[in-house]
Amino acid sequence: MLGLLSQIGPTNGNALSRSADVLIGDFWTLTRSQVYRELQTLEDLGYVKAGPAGARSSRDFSITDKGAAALKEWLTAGPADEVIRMPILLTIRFGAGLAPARMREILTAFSRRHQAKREFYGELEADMRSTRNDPYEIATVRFGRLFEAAVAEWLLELPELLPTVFNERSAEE
Amino acid sequence: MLGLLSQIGPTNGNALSRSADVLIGDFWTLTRSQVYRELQTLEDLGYVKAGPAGARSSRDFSITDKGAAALKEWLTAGPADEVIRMPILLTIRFGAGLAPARMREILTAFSRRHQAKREFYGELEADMRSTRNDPYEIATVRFGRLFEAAVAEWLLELPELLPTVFNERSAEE
DNA sequence: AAGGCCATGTAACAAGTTACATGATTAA
DNA sequence: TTAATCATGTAACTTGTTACATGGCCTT
Repeated sequence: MLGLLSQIGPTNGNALSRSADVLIGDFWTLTRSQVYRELQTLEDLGYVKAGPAGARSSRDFSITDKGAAALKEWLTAGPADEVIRMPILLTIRFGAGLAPARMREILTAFSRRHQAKREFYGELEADMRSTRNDPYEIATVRFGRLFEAAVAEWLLELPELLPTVFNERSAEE
Repeated sequence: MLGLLSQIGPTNGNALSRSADVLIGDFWTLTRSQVYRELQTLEDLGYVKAGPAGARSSRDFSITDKGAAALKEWLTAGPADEVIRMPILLTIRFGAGLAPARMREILTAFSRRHQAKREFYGELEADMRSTRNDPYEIATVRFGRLFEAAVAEWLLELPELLPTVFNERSAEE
């Protein structure tokens, strides 16, 4: 949130939440409620300060010098470990008993969704490379693209590994 | 947890937690405390039942028929969305102001850690393919390997994108 | 200017983490 | 047989999610 505030300037909780979705949502989720709670905490710490209350008691927050210093310190300390949760791998890992047809449906839906994401990232990166040129931003989008490419490759190799699922003969009739 | 219990049989909370680490830890984390709380919930629902209390009031839980049915239903319903949190992408996204030398250190550490993981998955999968042959298990490990390959590729392309970080000239002297 | 819709914020709940307590086991 | 260590469980706290309340804005 400090990073976002430093890049987009004074914003209220709701707008900050939407920015987070757009700018870092693919590798760091944040709900609206969290944003408000955390803004309160950051204000108490003196890392952000709010302007006057506007409509619906909405206030625009901006980062303070102290907040900028804290952000830099946090970044300098280095990243925490990744959190990867792939529920579909649980489906696979424990899904030997599922009807093959159902398993195929699940995998097809998964595949479609990620195919779309992959195209999205591909286009976004191409777009960024031609127009804007913040390489730090491009780097994050590229990670998304490569991640989706890995998912696609995995899906491509699956039928060879799970013939009983993909073999039509074994489908429910 | 129901999936684990159905595969490994009666276990106490601690052992179940360790099994989770080993068997699904790479794509689904679960702390020991969560395991205990959830076992309680599952017991209340009648999805698991406990044997007699042993040492340190430890009890071995096993899955019930009702639990097995609930598991199958859950699996059939299809997987939830993925959760991906890559703190290093925040470091990149907001780290333009970091000292290049520090950024390189961070990336190097990151790279080393993932290189090790990649080798681990590669060996594990090869091992599994030759000895055991639960294809569902192999599929999950393979995902790990492909994910790490994507990370590696990303790292390989980074210097081209962020020359100011990797160019020796711009390092602190 | 009244009704419906959206923007903004809040509160209650659920999931996840950290730190601690305590009873067994092992080794000297 | 005592001290140290480990296994097991619990409690307190933090983070994340869901559902709700309410006030401003737009449309008619």
